[in-house]
Amino acid sequence: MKKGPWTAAEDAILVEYVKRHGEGNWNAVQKNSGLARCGKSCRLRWANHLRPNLRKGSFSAEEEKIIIDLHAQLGNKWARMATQLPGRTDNEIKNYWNTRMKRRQRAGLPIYPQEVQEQAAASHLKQRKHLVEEVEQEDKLTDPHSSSTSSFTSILGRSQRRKLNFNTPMTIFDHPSFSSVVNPLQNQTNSVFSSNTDTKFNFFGENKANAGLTLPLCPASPYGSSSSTMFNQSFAANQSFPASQPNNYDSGNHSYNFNFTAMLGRASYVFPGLETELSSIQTPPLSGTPTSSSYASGGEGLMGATSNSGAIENSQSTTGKKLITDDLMEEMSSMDDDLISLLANFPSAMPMPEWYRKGGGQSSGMASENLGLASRHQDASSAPTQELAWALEPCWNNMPGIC
DNA sequence: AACTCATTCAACCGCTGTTTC
DNA sequence: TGAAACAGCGGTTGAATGAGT
Repeated sequence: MKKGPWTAAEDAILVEYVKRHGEGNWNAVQKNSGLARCGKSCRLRWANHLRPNLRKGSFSAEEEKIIIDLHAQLGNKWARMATQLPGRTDNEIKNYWNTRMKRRQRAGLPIYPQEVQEQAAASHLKQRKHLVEEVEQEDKLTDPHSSSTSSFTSILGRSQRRKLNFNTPMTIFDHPSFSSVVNPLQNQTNSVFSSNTDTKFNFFGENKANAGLTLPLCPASPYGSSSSTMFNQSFAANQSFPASQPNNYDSGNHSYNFNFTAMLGRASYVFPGLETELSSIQTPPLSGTPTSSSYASGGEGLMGATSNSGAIENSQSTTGKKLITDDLMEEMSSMDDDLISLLANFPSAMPMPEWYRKGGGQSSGMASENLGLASRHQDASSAPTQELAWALEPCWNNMPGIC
C-alpha cells in the first residue's frame, strides 16, 4: 500500500471513483479502482483536498475570528469547528491554530484576545455556577434542614456524582470560593484572566501580556480531555522528564491522575478561599519525594505515595486504551468519599520533585521560574495576603515554550 | 550560492465510536 | 452478544519551502 504525497494521477482515480460510487466505503476504493492507497488515506485525501466546495488559501479575518471564538468555547474540537466554517477542513483549522498559537506564544501574546477570554470565562463560570446551584437545590429538597452552605469538597463530589460528564467538565474553580477570590483579582489586574476550555498556555504559557497574573485555571476536566492530555504532554516536556512515549499520557489514564493532582495542588496554594477549606483537613506528611519519572508514569509518585488513593491508582492498571474506562467511571461515581480521602492525603507542604529543586533559583529557565512555586509550597501557612501576592507574581511567565 | 534553521501543511498513526453481521 | 469492519477524530511527523546569515 502506497504512502506519502498523492500524485495527480492518484487524485484523478479517486475523484473518478467517488463520482461513480459516492463517498464512503473507502476500503473498497482499492479493490474497485486499483488505487494502491488504504481506505483511510483515500478518505483523508478526499475530505481535505478533493471534495468539492473546499476553500483553499489563507483564512480571512472573519474566519480567524470565528476560529478563535470557537476554540475558546470548544477547545481542540477541530471537526466540530470545521462544521462552522464551510469549505474548511478540520486539518486546516488545526494547523492554523497550532501555527497561530506558536506565533503568539513567541510574541508573548495571550492565546486569546482579551474580549474572547472574558466572554469564555463568563460563560464558563455561569455554566458551572448553575451546576453547583442545582446540587444545592437538590440538597434542600432532600434535606430541608441541612445547612445552607455546603462545603466545597462536598459540592464537588456530589456534582461529579450526579453530573459526571466528560464533555462538560466540572472544575474546582467553579465553586463560589473561587469567585470571591477571582473577582477582586480581576479588578486588580484589569481583568486579565481566562477560563476557556483549553488554557494550557495560560497555565504554563509565556503570556507576557498577562504579566502579573496567569491564573492556573483548570484547562478542562481533570478527568480526561484532549486539553488535559496536551497539558500533561506539555508539562512533561517542560519538566524535562521523559516523554518518549507521549501517547502514554492519554492512553493510560495518567492524565487523570497527574492533572487532578496538579489542579488541586496549585489551587490549594493560590486561592485563599479554597486554602481555608483544604487546610482544615488534616494532612499526614508524605514520606519520600516523588521523582520526576514517577510524575510521568503516574506510578509511585505524588499520588502513589499516599495510602488512600486506591481508586486512582487502580485506574492506571486498566489495560484498555480508553482514557476514561467504565471502571474509572464507576470509581468516580464514588468520588465524594474518594475525593475527601484524596484531599486528606494531599500534602499542605508538597515535597518538591527533583526538577523543582534543580537550579536553586540561580540558573535561568524552568528551575528558577519554579523557585517561587517551590518556596511557596514549602510555606503553606502563609497569610492570605501573601497568598494573593504570590498568585500575582509573574512566576508562570517566561516558562519554556510548549512546542 | 550555500548552508542552517524555522515554518507550514499534507499525510500518517493510534485510538475511539458506530455499524454490520 | 461479540467480533470485525468502517468512519472519524485529534495528535504527531516529516518533507517541502522560506527566511536569514
